[in-house]
Amino acid sequence: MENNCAALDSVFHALADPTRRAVIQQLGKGSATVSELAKPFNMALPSFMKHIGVLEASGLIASRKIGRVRTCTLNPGKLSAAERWFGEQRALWESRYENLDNLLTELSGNER
Amino acid sequence: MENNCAALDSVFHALADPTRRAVIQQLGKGSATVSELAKPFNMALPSFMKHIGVLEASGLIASRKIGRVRTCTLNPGKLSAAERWFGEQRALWESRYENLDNLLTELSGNER
DNA sequence: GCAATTGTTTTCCATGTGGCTAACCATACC
DNA sequence: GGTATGGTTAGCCACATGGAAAACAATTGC
Repeated sequence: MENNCAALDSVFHALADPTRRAVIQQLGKGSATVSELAKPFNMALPSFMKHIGVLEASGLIASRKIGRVRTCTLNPGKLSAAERWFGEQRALWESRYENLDNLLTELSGNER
Repeated sequence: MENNCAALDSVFHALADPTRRAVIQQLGKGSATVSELAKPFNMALPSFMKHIGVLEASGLIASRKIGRVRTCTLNPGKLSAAERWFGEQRALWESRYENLDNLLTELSGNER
């Protein structure tokens, strides 16, 4: 878990932006070209491309240029890798409650 | 989903930092004071307090000051709210595959 | 009351981020 | 070949962020 630390940094940072989350969501429905993805946003292309760059750097999406058209694809693996982090945290949190439970049981045992 | 957009922004941004994720992880094991949390990090307190501030602004943690000691507590609800976003994305992604499957079935149906 | 502990406020700095325009390739198309 | 289309590069700007130092509360404990 120490190793994918930097990876989590970039993934979470990539997701901390409504534009980029919208792109992820759109790509969930299928691959698309840059200009298709950019259309819904009132934004200059170079600005939009930066978002694509951030998403690609994080590994959440991949892109390939054919001719003059760049097509983007979602990488669901990276997405579920980030999701896994939440699972780990919840496990920690839940085990804490187990421990608390044990402690309470123990205390009530000592009380008698 | 449109509404918690800003909330997701702040939560993901809060998680896009190893220090803050470590704090979350630590708090998963139980509440702790600011200086207890800060101890593992080679960082000046004011800097560390900024991280606490970011986490608290995102709603991931809460804190209460008693005397001169501030105690921080994890808010697992916010954590699982963020986790839910991944679930939604996966649902989208998976339904795409279903559709693809249907399409393929349909095509093979038309083939005969 | 004095000193140590625990945060907080203030100020500063370097860097990163998100946005823009303008100019520039490169490919498709007529 | 010339022109539209789809990206890209290069600069620029305002502002947020992560870090530090220093001075300042405010509480606890002797």
